[in-house]
Amino acid sequence: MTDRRPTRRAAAAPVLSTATEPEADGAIDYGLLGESVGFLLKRAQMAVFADFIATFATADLRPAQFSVLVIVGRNPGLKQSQVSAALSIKRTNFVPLLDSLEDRGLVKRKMAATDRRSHALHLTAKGTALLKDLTALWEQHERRIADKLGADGRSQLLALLNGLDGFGGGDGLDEADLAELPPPAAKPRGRRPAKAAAEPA
Amino acid sequence: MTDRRPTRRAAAAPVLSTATEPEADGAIDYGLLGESVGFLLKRAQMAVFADFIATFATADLRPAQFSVLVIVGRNPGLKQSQVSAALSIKRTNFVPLLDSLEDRGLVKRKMAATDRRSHALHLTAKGTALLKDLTALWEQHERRIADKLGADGRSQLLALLNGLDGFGGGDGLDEADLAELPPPAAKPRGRRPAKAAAEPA
DNA sequence: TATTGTTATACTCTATAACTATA
DNA sequence: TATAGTTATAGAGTATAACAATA
Repeated sequence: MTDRRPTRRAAAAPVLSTATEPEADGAIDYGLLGESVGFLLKRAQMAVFADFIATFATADLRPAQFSVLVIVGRNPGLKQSQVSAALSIKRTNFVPLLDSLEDRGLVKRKMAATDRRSHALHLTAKGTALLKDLTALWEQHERRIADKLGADGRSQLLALLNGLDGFGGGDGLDEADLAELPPPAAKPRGRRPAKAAAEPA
Repeated sequence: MTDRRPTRRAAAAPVLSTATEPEADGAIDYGLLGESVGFLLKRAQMAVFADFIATFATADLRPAQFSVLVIVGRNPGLKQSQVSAALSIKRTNFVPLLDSLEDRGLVKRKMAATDRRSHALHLTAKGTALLKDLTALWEQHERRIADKLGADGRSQLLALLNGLDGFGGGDGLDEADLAELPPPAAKPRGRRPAKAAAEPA
């Protein structure tokens, strides 16, 4: 049966609807939570991370580790503090994270010639090779999301999430590190057209 | 305005674009991360939670605590395990969370007559009164999001996030508790605000 | 034997203070 | 004096195992 649906609601068409009637059937009424961006973001993030972790389990890599490999791979020579700031990871928490990657021979800390305090980060040959394989895993993972939302839905979601960038301010960044950090917006990179099939109904 | 990013969607509209060229300017290249749903979900969730926490700081209430008040307020008499399952919180971690609310006199554990093992949860008068005030705070918070995304953008985001419900499977639920938990989808209450007031200029 | 709430515990993530070596 | 990396530590959030009371 499952015939929930209190269709008759006022026609005010508010930006944020609030009041509703409690559930009649046995189902739990989520009330406001069903329209709470934060609540649904949290749920979605947990679900997507669960799939990511399962997908990357064969490589024994966590999301944060993967993000470091991507940033370092694309921006060789960056300082630790730059990478950690780009990922909104406090430099103090970034140390053991980087250690795990360096211990596995994927990333190398190199002494910067100009400033002997800082460490320039580079992928090792092993790290570069692994990242290539990881990219294939990443594509599987993202495609599963596209299968759930539709390719258009996924694109819309990416755009909307980017639109929330910088919201709230609480970025968890370090004091001085909030220099000029560009948002991770996907630029209109064209080349390399992956085939556009697999559109769910 | 919110007019950043040229809308050029490639004609091919690949499901997943992958390869790109490295950045030329000094900006950090996020590569895959800019198209990673999980990465952007995490960022957005952190930003939105930061605003939520700041908004609810006057009430000294965390998001999880608020979610419990909403569920209990809308579904009085539910067992602890039902509420915790509805929120994807393990019943073992739910105990101290509930304690914090009961200690503040917002929620009451009542002995269930039929099953003396379980506790039926109800809001106190104080809890009911507070929840009403909290709803006003919640509206401020959500409206700030609507100001950032546009009312339509926020609605689209809610729909897309609901579409990811159940993805990944890893819900963190307890074994037996994954009975029939309906998704927190917002029912068709007020008609779609095809475009209401408060649209960001 | 299974379930409800509970305790104890551990592991991950995140946050703050303070140290070192450089600048 | 300020910065980059580091250490130590504390706090949330989340995970499993095991127990008492009840079904």
